[in-house]
Amino acid sequence: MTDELNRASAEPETMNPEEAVPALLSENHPIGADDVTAVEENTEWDNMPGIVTVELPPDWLKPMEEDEDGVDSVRSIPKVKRRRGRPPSARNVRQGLTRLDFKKGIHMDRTRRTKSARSQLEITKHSSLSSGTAAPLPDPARTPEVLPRTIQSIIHSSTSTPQRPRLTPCSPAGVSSLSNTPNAEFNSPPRLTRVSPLSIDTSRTRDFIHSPSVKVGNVSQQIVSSSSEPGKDGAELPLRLWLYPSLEPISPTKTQDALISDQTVISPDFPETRLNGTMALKESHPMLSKCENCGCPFSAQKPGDTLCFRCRPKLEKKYSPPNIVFRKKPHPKYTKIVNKDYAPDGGDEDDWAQKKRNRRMCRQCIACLREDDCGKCDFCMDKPKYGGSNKKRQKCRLRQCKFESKLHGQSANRTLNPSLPRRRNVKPKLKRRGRPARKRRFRSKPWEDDDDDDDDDDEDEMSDKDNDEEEGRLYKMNGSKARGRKKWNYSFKEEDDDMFIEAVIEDDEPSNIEEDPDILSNERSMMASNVMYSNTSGLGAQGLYYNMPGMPVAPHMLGSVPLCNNNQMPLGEVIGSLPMDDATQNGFLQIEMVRVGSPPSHFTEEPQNTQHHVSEHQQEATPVITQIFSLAAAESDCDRDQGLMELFTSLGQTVLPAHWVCVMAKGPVLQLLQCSKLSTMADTIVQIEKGFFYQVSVQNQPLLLMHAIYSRHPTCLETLDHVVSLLLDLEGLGVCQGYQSPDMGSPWEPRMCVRAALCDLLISKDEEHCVKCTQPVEG
DNA sequence: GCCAACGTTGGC
DNA sequence: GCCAACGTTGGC
Ligand SMILES: [Zn+2]
Ligand SMILES: [Zn+2]
Repeated sequence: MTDELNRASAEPETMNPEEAVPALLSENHPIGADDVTAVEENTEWDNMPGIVTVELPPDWLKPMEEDEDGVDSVRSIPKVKRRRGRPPSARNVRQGLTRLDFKKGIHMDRTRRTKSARSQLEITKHSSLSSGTAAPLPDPARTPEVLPRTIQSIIHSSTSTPQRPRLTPCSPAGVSSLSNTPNAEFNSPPRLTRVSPLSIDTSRTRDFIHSPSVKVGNVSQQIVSSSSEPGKDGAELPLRLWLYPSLEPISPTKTQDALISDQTVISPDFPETRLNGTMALKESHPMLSKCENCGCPFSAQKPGDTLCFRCRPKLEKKYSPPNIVFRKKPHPKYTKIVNKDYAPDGGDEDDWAQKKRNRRMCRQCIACLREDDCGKCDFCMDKPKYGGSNKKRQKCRLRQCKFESKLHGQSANRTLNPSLPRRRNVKPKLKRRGRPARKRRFRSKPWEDDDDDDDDDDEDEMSDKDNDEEEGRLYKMNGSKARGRKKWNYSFKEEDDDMFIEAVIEDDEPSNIEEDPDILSNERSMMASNVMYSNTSGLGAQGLYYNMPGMPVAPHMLGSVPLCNNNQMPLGEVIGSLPMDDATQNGFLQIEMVRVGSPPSHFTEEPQNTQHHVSEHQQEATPVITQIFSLAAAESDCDRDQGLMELFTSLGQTVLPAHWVCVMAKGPVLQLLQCSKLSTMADTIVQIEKGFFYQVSVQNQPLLLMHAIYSRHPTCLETLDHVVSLLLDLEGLGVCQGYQSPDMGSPWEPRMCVRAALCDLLISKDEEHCVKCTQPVEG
């Protein structure tokens, strides 16, 4: 220990990036022209975390426990400056931080060689390192093709890169020819198509719901994972999905299928790109080079590295399609997509050596930047310096890279967590090598929390009872695309109180998701959680959360979650949503996914309320998907409207009438949705467009302009009051139920209700039909 | 397939 | 030679 401390004090180097930069400047090697160039180019990225320029990095980049010039904070446990061992040395780290051009994904430095590299150098030349003669610096101009696009270019580009598949918004029409595209509905003059079955669409026929679905953007950032080891990867690597504001009007009458189909997800790229500088993902999202393939951050090891470790070898062999995994987690910090395939490519050995050493460290995340062992985790306790027996020989849990560590998803030994029940105080157990006899199965569950910072994992604590619980119902809903290539797999795991969902897109062959709008369609949605997990962690904005206040609830408990009026928690079903302030700040809107009705297992249950539509019971089982929307970088310029945005912002800061939610969608269009199924306005949308002109639609049917409600309100909803007033007015109305179609289809088909062509749609709550539908004139 | 145990090796 | 910790092995 003394030895340790001495060594520590004797080594001024540190991984602390803040120290690294000055150290760099003070070193002998001159800053070459390329360096200058790099710095200049980087200056415009000053606000971006992870971008390291000559200036000091932002505070958040510092390790949590700051060690200033070797003055360690007082800790109760042995503390040693960490720059030894397997991971890249402090020098490497420093250089990695300072010499890496994150913007371009290239190393700007004279690469410090590993031992093998050194030996190579010694064989050949030898002094290039020590002499300060830098290895040839990459000339950015010479390697444009390998440079990742800049963040901004990504932001402002709606096009896809050839290298990186991007999803484009799914058109509902593309999904189902039977469905109207809401856009068309909203943007075109009202079509008098009302003499039509209310539930004529196949989708509606089966899954008619009153609950709004939220259309999500496209996935553009996803970590492509190999499907070769789907089981093994567990949940190691982060899924990075950022959701965009919907580019489609949100239909309140979307079916479950449509819900899924609408879940095109866009990544606005790194959230850090938000111009306001607010870091949503401070600790979790290093701003490294961005993998051209999967988009995940990684540390380029050499100039020209545009692919992360996981993607590079694979890509060289064959393009690997995305494997997207959505996971609901008990305490979601983020979900992950895994691409685990990673093997020596047999190429540059030096390169491989570096990869091998660095592969478990991104060197940018909070864990990698952390210098101190926590001294409390199982791995720490295993260390001899903490009195352990050195059996595990792993890095402190808190220092396991958030992105690269293999150990994420593995159980943390919670022996030391006093909060856990039935904790054995005894440190295990001298046994023979290998896994002890104790039965442990829990860990392998994909819905398990894999965040190692979270000591609430249940698994080690699983008793027999727990295991029994674990054997709760497992619901699976698998769907295959017609093409059979991609499919969603939904898994429902019901454990006692909790139900989790896992949704997976599997894709077995190279393809661009955006080329397949069906990819997200045709599958029934699913999901439910009896427990709301609140997650407002810093990683919150990164993950894709499905938050569902599910449960077999009484109808009055049907959930809806106000998005913008967050402070109004309907029926205690708040979930993990960011406080509106945060959401606004972060540029993220988080809408929860709300399962309205009973869990999937109850799809066939009797309708609770038979006096409604035939498909009423299906409504009960219908989830309402809500999602996280990034407001940042989402809209192109043409989709921005200052006035609308201001209104949107103010709406977000206002308590709207119960269960109304506002969403900004492409157009731009500000949409107000009633999320509560219980509301008579459940299927009503108010769309406010540029100029604050608005339109009210019910079940995708625009109100006729002659509708009385238009006369009661200003032509333009320019202010908050106008909007609220309209919503309150709407809440006093009901939806015309239409009239029963005289001609029935097949006996097994639901009854069809139709509306008159000039149906008022919205009528007094006291009435069941509007005048036109009461005395329909069949045409 | 998981994961405790431990061989191994880069970095110092 | 020591330390840190990564990758592998083999019991379960
Ligand atoms: Zn620890
Ligand atoms: Zn990391």
